[in-house]
Amino acid sequence: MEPPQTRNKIIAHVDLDAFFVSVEELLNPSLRGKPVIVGGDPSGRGVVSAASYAARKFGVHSGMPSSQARRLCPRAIFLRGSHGIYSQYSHQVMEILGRFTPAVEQVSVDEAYLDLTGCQRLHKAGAVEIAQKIHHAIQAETGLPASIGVGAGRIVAKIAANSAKPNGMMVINPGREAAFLAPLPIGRMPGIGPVSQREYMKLGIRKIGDLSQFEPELLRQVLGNHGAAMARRAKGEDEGHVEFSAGAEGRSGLQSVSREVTYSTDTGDPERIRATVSYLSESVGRRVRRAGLVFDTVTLKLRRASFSTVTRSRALPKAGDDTSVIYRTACGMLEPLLAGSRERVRLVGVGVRAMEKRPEQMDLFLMQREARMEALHRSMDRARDKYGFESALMARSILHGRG
DNA sequence: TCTGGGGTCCTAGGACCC
DNA sequence: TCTGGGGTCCTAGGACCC
Repeated sequence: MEPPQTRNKIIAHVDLDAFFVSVEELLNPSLRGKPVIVGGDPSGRGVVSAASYAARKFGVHSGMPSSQARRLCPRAIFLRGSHGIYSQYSHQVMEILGRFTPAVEQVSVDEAYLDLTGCQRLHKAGAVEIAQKIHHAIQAETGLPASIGVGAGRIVAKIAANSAKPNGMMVINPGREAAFLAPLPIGRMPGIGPVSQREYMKLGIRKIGDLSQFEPELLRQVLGNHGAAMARRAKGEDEGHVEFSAGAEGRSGLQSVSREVTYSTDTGDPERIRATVSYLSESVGRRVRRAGLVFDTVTLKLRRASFSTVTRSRALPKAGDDTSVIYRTACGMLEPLLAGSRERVRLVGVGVRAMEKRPEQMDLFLMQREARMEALHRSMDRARDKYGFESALMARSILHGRG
């Protein structure tokens, strides 16, 4: 019943501590030890992307509105962030991880899973020593603090890494998974957020150990498949599968591409909203073409002043990668929404879905008919590669930037 | 005093088809 | 002339993650 290879997997989870802030401290050492917050403008509508541990002492955490963070910690140093530089450091760390095992699965800029099973022989060291070497290499070569968790599965490794923060390491020996997890509050389980946490609380489930007492099938009846999966995780039964990452561009298992913007103040101007849709359509189209993909569904998203959010999506008769299709489809969905409500608009988003590799030769008829538009968009893409995205915009997008 | 932006996955109802 | 029923696609919304 039990898959034989699951038993003695060794999975490591590597997580960079307060990543954006740590990079800023490398660039400017005088920031060390101070309350530093990387994120949006505290006098605008931004949120916190990363907070130093000194700032966290004031209750600041990522995702919090920057304005609130400033009230909690008025002396905090707010930085907008240098995302290009973060990417460089991220690549450097991933390159280091790749020297220890080819089985590296990058899950975000600052996190990766490693499958260390069978690496002991290669490195003539135990899993613990290998993890220590990784920790040391990251510190020595980049100066960045990282935390590492090691265990028989992904979940255990991830929670162990979180428990080891900051700049620590925790190893959960085989067979000790359930005992390690049991005393932790259920909110520590990846996949259980604030909403489902309340559902579990109603059932008297407060700790991961409480969750592990439930038969997965019983929990399925009450909380669906998600509940059953969480119950299995709580018992420490967890697939130790690590997916190999492709190159730096990531594997193209990309499911969707989207862009959205929040206005600095809500707008009721339909012309401005249409211009934003045009701008976002161009940006999405460009990224799709750059990735060599096609889409078959377009989605429009509006968030109103009251923060209520609506989405509309439309399947296309044929997959493609044309910006004007995104724009026309999105506008077709926009108009009824604008007509149906007088409430001002806070956010506009445009996205596409169901990505596949662009076929070698697209349908001939389609190509002839749309060749001109495509050629136009591709030459605009080239201009943008040279001079930046804003350098080439359709006239209808220009208004987006105004006011 | 409010609540970013980029994603993933899941659910659920209705249409449509066999 | 009653209420089958399963599979798949489409659409809307929501939870969650970093």
